[in-house]
Amino acid sequence: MTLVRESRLEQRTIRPRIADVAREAGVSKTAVSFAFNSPDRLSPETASRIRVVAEQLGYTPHPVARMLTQRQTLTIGVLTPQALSVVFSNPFFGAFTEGVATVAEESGYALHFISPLHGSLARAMSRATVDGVVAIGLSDDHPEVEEIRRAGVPIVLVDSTAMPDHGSIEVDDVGGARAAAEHVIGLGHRDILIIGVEPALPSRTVDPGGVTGRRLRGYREAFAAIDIDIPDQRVVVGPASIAGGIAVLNGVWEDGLRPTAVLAMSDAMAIGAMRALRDMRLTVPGDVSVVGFDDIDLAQHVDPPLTTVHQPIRRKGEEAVRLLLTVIAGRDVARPEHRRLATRLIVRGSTGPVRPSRG
Amino acid sequence: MTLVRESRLEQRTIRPRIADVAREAGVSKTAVSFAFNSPDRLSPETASRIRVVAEQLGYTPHPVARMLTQRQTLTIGVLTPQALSVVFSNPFFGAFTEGVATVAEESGYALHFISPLHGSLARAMSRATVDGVVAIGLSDDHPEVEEIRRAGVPIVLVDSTAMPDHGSIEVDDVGGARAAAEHVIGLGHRDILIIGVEPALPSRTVDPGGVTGRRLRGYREAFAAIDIDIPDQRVVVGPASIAGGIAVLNGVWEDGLRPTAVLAMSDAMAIGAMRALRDMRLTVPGDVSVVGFDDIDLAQHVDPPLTTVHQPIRRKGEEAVRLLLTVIAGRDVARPEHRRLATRLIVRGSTGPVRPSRG
DNA sequence: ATCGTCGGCTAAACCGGTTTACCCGGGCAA
DNA sequence: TTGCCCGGGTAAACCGGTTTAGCCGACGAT
Repeated sequence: MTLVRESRLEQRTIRPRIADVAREAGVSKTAVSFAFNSPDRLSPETASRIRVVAEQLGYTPHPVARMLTQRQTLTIGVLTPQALSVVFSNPFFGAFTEGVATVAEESGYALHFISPLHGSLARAMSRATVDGVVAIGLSDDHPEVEEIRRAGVPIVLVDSTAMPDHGSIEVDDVGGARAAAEHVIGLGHRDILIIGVEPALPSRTVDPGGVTGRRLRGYREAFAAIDIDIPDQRVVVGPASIAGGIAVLNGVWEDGLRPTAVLAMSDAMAIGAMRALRDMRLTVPGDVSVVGFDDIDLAQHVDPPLTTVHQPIRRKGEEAVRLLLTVIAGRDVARPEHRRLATRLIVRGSTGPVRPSRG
Repeated sequence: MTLVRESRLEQRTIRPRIADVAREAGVSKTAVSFAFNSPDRLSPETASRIRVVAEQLGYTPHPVARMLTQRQTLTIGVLTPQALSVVFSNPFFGAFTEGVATVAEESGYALHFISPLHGSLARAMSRATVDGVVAIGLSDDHPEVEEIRRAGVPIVLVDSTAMPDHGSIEVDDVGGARAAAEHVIGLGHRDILIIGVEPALPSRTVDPGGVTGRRLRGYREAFAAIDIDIPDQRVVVGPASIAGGIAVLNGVWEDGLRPTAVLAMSDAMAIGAMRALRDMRLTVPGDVSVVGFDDIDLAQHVDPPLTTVHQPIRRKGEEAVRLLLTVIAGRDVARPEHRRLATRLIVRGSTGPVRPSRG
């Protein structure tokens, strides 16, 4: 019953295999397997004897071997086109993951994060041992999207370009953005700055079907209604984090732009922008109004509380997993479901009327 | 070359196996394997022909099967005693994960989260297909800790009770807490409230070797130096989130306590406490001073900016993975490393002298 | 002409489980 | 007594790859 193997330098305990338990208990591998998975096929005495031996030996079925035979991993993947080190710096992602985790956990699924491996999402995808994937922010024009779809695992898309043959969850980005823009327009702002979330891959243009594209459309629609065209130079993008917002706003100011209102596509960036403005001794909303997007928990706790477009972040995660689970279960394969959740503007303290002197 | 299988209702493409590619290309399975893993063992023509066939068929080696033979998963686990849906609501965890992800990604490892499965951490652990685990906040007195260790996977502990035979990363909790307490003592506060992070399992007492225990010790040491004993009723715990901080503070106020300073063991809770105070029309630091712990990014952006104990959160994640990778690589098995990183108090705007009227 | 070697490829064993098909002996009904 | 069923167990196939050992023919050296 000695299960230790000596190698050159180290000495690591070898985990016992099912055959070790079988030998020790004087039964077949089958019996051991039965003892764990369908004890009713064994006499109570045999079953318990096997379990005792297994316990003594510290035997646990090898999870990978199980996965192989069962053809399921009880794991769902969360796929992000950006590096995890960047997505986790956005509180939005934390909240989204909370939602994903809630449903995954109650259904007995573990979470596995899939992010570009040495630059390749497809490679990361093919390594991943998951039963299905929730992809967030995956743009249709991502160069590897076809490869990823060919992997053949069920996919649900969140905040991504909709693809007809995959389920998807999104929110009313256009409506939310329009409401935000209409709000600042109503406050008299005409000279604005739009801060967007940069695409996952540099040197790519904004995908009009993606989230950034849709929100941009919403902003533009509102301004178009009062015959104002927002020039491209008033639209800048950066990483979706507080630091990203700070960097973008500072860059814009250095370029000499002096908008009276900032429409950010992410609360994290909006908060960064407010921070940068304060560091320049400008007041919010006195000198500059700021509107965010997302309504992360934090939004109401910053100074001033952030006016923003609310979207049900956690619920997006929850619904995405629920949808994915039905796809995994094999139902609903014929016509994938596409859900769109509502957004709504929440006015707090970061927006105010434009200054008379400048208006 | 038809690879579609009809089942009752659905019709899902079967992923091709290595044998399919072999047959189609007129070679052995071995040759196909070589074409992918050691092409130099094949003639260039054969290798490329095989790859062409594989490409046509959309063949990708089955990741689970690979794991089984290679005996490695290229995945590291992040183990949390709490449900993911709760840990992700603490920005601290996001930052920590950022650090973990940074090093994991650059080393080609994916991330897998391990949290209690139907209440059992050990069960979740035995399901997890990982090469090693970074455990965060795992207390020595956790009922399943022994079972988890017996799983035989390399483990590095972060913010956990130190165990001699596992590597660990921690910070100077005692020193940080002491500095925080000395700071408010210097401002004249004598009547304080300590807000701690509740243990993962309800109905457990505070593990003196755990993070909460160590920080508590630091606070108490500082007060002991001026001969003040902090009664247990001045120490309350709650979930480490903004909501948790709000709930705890409200509860305390309802109980009639009126401390002039609050020492929180987590920034999220400190921020929640400030929020609750503000909702009661109390000012910070005018009426009550608040000190946090962690120095999450957010701490400097709330109103007022939070005085807190800084700890290198991301670095903890990074170092933990680095350490884990050396253990996985098999080096350093003899004497596991224990690293303790420094903390330091950062005074911002949430603390001030005690009010003369109450001092 | 013979032998050794080497490039190119394959058959079979293996990773560690689960599942299918079947065997064996005892009890019960006919 | 025969036949059948059934409880309790096993051998072998299987999941989908990788790896080891070895085969085969060509080519160069002796």
